[in-house]
Amino acid sequence: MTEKQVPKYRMLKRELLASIDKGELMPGELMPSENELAERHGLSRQTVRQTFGELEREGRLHRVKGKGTFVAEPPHRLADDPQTVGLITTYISDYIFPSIVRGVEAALRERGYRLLLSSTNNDKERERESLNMMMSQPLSGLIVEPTKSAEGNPNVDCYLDLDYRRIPYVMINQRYAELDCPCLLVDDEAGGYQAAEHLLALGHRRIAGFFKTDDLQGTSRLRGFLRAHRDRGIPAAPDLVVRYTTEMRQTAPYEAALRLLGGSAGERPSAFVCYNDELAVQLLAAIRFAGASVPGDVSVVGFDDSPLATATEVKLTTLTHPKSAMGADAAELLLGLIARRTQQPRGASSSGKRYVPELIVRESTRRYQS
Amino acid sequence: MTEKQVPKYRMLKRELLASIDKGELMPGELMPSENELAERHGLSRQTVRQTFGELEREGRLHRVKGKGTFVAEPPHRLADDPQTVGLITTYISDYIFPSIVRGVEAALRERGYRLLLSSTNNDKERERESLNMMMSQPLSGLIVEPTKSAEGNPNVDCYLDLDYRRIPYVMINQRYAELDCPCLLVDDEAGGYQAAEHLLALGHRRIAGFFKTDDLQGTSRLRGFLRAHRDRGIPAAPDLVVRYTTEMRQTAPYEAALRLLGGSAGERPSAFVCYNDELAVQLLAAIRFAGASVPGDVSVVGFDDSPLATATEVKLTTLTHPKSAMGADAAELLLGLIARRTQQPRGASSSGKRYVPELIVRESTRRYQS
DNA sequence: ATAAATTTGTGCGTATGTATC
DNA sequence: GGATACATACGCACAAATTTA
Repeated sequence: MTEKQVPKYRMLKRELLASIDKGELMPGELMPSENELAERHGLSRQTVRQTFGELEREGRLHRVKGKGTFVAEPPHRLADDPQTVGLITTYISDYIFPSIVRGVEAALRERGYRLLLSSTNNDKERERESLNMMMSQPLSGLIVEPTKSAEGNPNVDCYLDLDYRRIPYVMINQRYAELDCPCLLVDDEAGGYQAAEHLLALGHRRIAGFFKTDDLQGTSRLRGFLRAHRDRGIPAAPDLVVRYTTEMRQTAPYEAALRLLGGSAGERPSAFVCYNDELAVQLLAAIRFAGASVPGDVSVVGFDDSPLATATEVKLTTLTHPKSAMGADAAELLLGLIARRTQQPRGASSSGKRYVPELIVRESTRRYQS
Repeated sequence: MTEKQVPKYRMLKRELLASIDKGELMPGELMPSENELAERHGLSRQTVRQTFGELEREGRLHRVKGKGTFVAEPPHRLADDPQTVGLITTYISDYIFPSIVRGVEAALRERGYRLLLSSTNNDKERERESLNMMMSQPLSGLIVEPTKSAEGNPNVDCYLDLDYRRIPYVMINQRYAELDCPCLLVDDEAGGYQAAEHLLALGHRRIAGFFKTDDLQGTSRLRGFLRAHRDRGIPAAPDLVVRYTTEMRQTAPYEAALRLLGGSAGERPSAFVCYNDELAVQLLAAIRFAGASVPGDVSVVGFDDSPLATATEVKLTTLTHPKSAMGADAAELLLGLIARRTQQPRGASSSGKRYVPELIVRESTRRYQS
């Protein structure tokens, strides 16, 4: 009179779940076929199917037509409730940043994380807004490209708050000096060094350098540029080093280039090292406007191997930037920190990664001809 | 011989969901009984049960033994809205997409909304993943660039679910034919028309057209291109129309261009209309390789006024694309829908926006000289 | 209050389609 | 091609809950 409370398909379900929990059925293992289970338990195949159906809905089984039914892998905890990672960059649409974003997005998706994106337009106020917006809801981690890293960091309190809340974050391209967090960056000094050395080896002696010095990338590249000169015993002429800031970037370097090219034959530089490819393309136009040719009269080296480098008539000699690989690495590193967050009491962390740029020689540089 | 792709119980499911969505079946209402539905549709009761089973799992129906089956109440959204908006595009890092993303991000930030970003890489499976990931947590609205819109939409159920949950969404660039949602797009046919007309007005008579025809933009641009010829009474030579697909885009158009340029003087085209700027840049290289010059021997028109258009030696004549403005408009439109969401009982919606591209004449086109 | 009718839940049998090996 | 496995589809019978006469 009583035992009919529990339907047969529920009984079978209980039994199978018990088998899985006891380890008799291991994840990934092939289950007995529907017909076999039906016969063994004295049930019809339809009843077994009903059991399998429920177990599949609950994520315990995985059915493949033509192959069979398998015990599901134990869920990557939290995988069914996607977590969110924030990314804050200076720009979104320009230059190499789209590639970085893509790398981050691809790596996050692969691991089931969602991407919250925000940009600062190189404005520290907006960096603060972005940080607050990101943290207004639960966040698993954060990837940040610092804004004007050479000019100090008024938003330290936000980052300290992240530490306090045990939300891991990593920085890319550069790191705020005040913060000790993992960072992925390009060895910019080595890059500046290689650029100058390449030109010096080609016989160039008067090499102009154009560097944006409101971020650490620019100052590092300049440092490498100067060190290469020093190592060769060739002094870098102070009038050939042009420093500028983000705000001046549309006009100042262009005008400086025209001024330099308008000088007397002895003063005129025979090569330009540019802060990045974007500037290099600008200066190509300046050189053409001045009636000179690349690389005939002036050799040009860019930075970052951006899409611009090969879109121009004269394809640019430049230095590589990992771009999407850096984005993917940053995401991987961050996910690692998130996974270890609970255990590790802090410290022993950091590290990160330093990429050594490679010189790509294209058409914009050639041996100096007097 | 094809219609057997969709099982009967799925067909019924789709039909019932449509009825619910159209308001024919109101929440809380009693559904027809299993037997009645079976008889009415010429199905067995078991098949109807399978449909009901899925719908119950998905929370759309509620079954009570002995009483009947009811339409479930829509979940109570609102309340703690996170103010997050999702954006799903085909690509992130290429071409004009970074600008679109930037436009969306800027508009959202201004209104205090956060941006969840995901890309599909032109893969419908990944579109589905992205949709699920986005909807795994509360979402205010969604902006979608359809993936291969010309090839049908296997993810309709996801979008219907959005409707059901009263989450507004808008589409950009294209719209899935099955869905009646607001959409922002460029009048591509007008663009193709303008491109051809510009060249015809310059005296060109043999104009080659290169169009990617696996998406709606390409076919529309081609249509406009042909219509311009027809309106002028100048037939477009079939051998001058080159069609290609995404997969062939790295080689086929380049080789076709070389082949055309290698023809006899009478056959050789004097102008190229290109599907977009990316292709135009490729063909610039082909033209240079063939020993011809732009615009001296061949005029070239691109599309979308991408950054590539002005990065080249010969700056491209091209047609505008709103890019970041479209992104911003999409965000604004969506935020408007979000604000009105509660009141409007559905319908009276849609609209959207259609942008008419403008021709920008730069250096890559000139009057035909025999 | 009881019986009948209705509706969903459980269980089984059969047949055919389709993917995989 | 054949064998095997799951997917779809239809059929029937009875149980349990609810409503109605």
